[in-house]
Amino acid sequence: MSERVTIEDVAALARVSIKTVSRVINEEPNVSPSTRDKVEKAITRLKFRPSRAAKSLASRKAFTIGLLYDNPCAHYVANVQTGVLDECESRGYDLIVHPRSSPGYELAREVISLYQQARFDGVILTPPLCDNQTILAALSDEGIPTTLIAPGTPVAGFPSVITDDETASYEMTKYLLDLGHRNIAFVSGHPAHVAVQRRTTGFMRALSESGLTPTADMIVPGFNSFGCGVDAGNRLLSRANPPTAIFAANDEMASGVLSVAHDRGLNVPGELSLVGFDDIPIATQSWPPLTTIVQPIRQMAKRATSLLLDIVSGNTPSPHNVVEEIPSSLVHRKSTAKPTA
Amino acid sequence: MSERVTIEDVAALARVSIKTVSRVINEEPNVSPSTRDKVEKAITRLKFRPSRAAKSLASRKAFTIGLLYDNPCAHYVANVQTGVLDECESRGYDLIVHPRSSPGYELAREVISLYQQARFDGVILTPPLCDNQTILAALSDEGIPTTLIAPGTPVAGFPSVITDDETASYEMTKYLLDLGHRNIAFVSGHPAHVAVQRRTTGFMRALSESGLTPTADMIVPGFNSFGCGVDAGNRLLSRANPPTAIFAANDEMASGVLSVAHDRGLNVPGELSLVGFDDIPIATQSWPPLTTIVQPIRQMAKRATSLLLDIVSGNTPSPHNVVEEIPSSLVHRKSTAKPTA
DNA sequence: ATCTCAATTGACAACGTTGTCAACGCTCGG
DNA sequence: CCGAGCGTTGACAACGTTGTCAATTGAGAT
Repeated sequence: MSERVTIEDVAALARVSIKTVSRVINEEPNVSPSTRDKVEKAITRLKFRPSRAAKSLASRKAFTIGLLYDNPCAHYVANVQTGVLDECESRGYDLIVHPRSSPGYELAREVISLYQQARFDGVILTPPLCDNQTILAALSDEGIPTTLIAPGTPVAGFPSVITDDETASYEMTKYLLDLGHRNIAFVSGHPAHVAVQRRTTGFMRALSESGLTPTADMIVPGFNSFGCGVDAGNRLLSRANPPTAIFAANDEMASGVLSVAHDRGLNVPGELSLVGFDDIPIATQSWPPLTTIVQPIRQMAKRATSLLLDIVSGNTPSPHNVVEEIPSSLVHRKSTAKPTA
Repeated sequence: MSERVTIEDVAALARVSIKTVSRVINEEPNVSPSTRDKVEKAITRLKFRPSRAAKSLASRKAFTIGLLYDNPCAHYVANVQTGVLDECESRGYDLIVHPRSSPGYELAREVISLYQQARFDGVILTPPLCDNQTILAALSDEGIPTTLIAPGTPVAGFPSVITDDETASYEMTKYLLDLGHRNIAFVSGHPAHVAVQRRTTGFMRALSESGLTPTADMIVPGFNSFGCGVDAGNRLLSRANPPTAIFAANDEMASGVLSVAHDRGLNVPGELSLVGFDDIPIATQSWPPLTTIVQPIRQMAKRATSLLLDIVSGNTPSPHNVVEEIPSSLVHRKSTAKPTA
C-alpha cells in the first residue's frame, strides 16, 4: 500500500523532464537511446504505472471501447467477448460491456450518454443490434466510431466483419444432397436476424441447382429457440411422408428437433439425418453429436476490434465501408448418414 | 459532434460556482433546494455529462471494478457477468472483465499492475480463481479490495457470497433415495473445485443418514467435463450390477452419462434415473431434460458486487469476513423416476 | 440590536498526464 | 568559422473534475 508513483518521481530519478518520461512511455520518436535507457531503468526501479485517468484527461481519449449486445446465447456472447478482449489486451485498451436491457431508443440514449462522458472511444455492435436502424442512426448522428460484427446487411459508413452464411448453408445442403437425401426440410430462423435468413436462401439455392424445386412445405418457420425446434420437429415428423433429413438454421433448434426424434424413438442418423448451424456446445454434447457449421466468431470479433481501434487511435484515414469476410466451415459429426432406401 | 460541455458551462448558465455544480452532481448535502433546481435545469438544458476521467483523476477513484475469471463454462461466466453488471449499472460503476490467460503468478502481476494504474478500485473473483492461494495472497498484500463468489473455503479478509453445495447435494440424494433408489452412483467433480467437492460430501451424508454405508465403488471420479461424464457412464453401466440412479456433480458430466445411456439404448428415466447440478442450458435441452440443482449465480454475483462497492465507496467500515449464503433449489424435470423393481 | 453557529457558497489548488512550443546542441555545407 | 537545420529536451499550460478551507448568509438566542 505504497504512495502512488508518478511521472515526476521517475523524472526526478532519471534526471530528465516529465515530458521526456512521457515520450518514453508512449514510445514516441526523437528520444536518444541513452536517455530512453535511463528513463526505462527508473521506471522499472520505481515500478511506475502511468495513471489511466490522467492520461485520458490529458489526451481526451478513454482508451476503452464498448461492446453492445442483446443476444440470449451465452456461448455466442462469450466468444465475441473473448475475441474482443484478445485484441484489446494486446493494444492496451479496456473493454466495457453493455448488455441491452431496454428498448432501442433507450439503448441509443445510454450509449450516447456513455460516449459523452468519455467512457469509451467507440463501440462494437453484435447481432441483432447491428441491424437495428434506430441505434445505427443514433451512433452515426453522434459520430461515434463503430464497427459491426456479422450485420445482416452491410451498412454504409460502418466497417464490418462478416461470414458468408448463405454459402455455408448452400454447402451444408449440398452435403445432404450428396449423401442422397431428396426429401429435406429446413427449419428457418428468426425473421429479424437477417444473417440467419440468409441461411434459408443458401438452402434453396442448393436445392434449385441440383434440379429440385423447393416447395413451400420444405421450409417450416422457427424463431431460433429450442422450443421452436421441438414444434418444428413435431410438425415435420408427423407428416405422412416425413423428411429423411432436417436442416435447422441453428443448433438450438436442431437439438429441439433431436429431442423430438428421441421422443418418438427415431434413430438419428439411421432414420433421420439432422444438421444445425453455429456449433454451440450442445452440438458436441448431444447424442449423436451434431454435424454443423462452425462460425469463426472469436476471430471475427478480434478483427472487428482491430478495425475499430485503428479508427479511434487514428491509425487509419477512414476505413468507411470496409467489409471483411471470414470463412466458416462445415464440421462432420455423427448426426448424418445416407437415407435408408 | 458538438464541443464538450463542461462543469464550467453549467456553472455559468446557472450563475453559481463550479463547486456548487459538483455538489449537485454528486448529491452532496447542504445545497439549498432553489440552487439545486437552478443547476439541474442548466444540466438538462446543456445535456451536461461529467467527464469520467476528470472525476477519477480528482477523486483518485476509478469507479470501475474488475471481474476475474478462468472458467471454461460460457454460461456460468455470462451469468456472473450479468449479475455484476446489474449492480454496477445501478451504482454508476463500470466493469472491466479479465479472463485469465496466463499462469497464476502472471495473473497476479497483471491485476496488480491494473490496480496501480488505477484502472479499477477492486476486484471480484470467481471459481476456481477464488481458491487460488497465490492470487489471494497477492491481492491481500497489495491491499486490493476483493470479494469472492462461491469460494470453496471462505478466506479470512475476503467477504464472500456462497451457496450451500453440500446441502443441495444432500437433498438431491435424498430425493433419489425417496424415489426408492438404493444403488446410486455419484460422479464426482474436479478435485481443484472445492465447492464441487462438497457435493460429494452431501451425497455421502445423505446415504449414511438413510442407513446405507457409502462404499468406494459408489463414487467414480470425474473432472467436470462432458468427456469425463462419458467415461464415467461407460464404466458404471458396464458393471454387472449397474446403478439404477446416477448423480453427476455437474450437468456437463450428467449429459455425458446421458449420451452413453442413449448409446446403449437405455431408457432414461425408465431404466436409469439421472441427475446433475448447475442447471446449464443443456439440462433443459437434452432429452429427457435433466432434474438438477439451479444455483442463484446471477444473484450471488450481484450481491458480491454490492459488497465490493460498499467497500470501495467507503460505505462500510470494513465488512471483513462477511460470508453471505444464498440458497439454491432443486428443479424436477424428466430424468428421474422410481426404479423398476 | 447583537452574537453565535450552522448552513450555504465560492475561490483556488490539487490530481497526473499529454500537447505546444521554444530552446538547445550538434552536424554539415559553404 | 558561420549559419542552417534537425534531432533532442524541457517549461508550462491545458484537461475537467473534486477537495480544502475560508467567506457569506440567515435564523435563533441573548
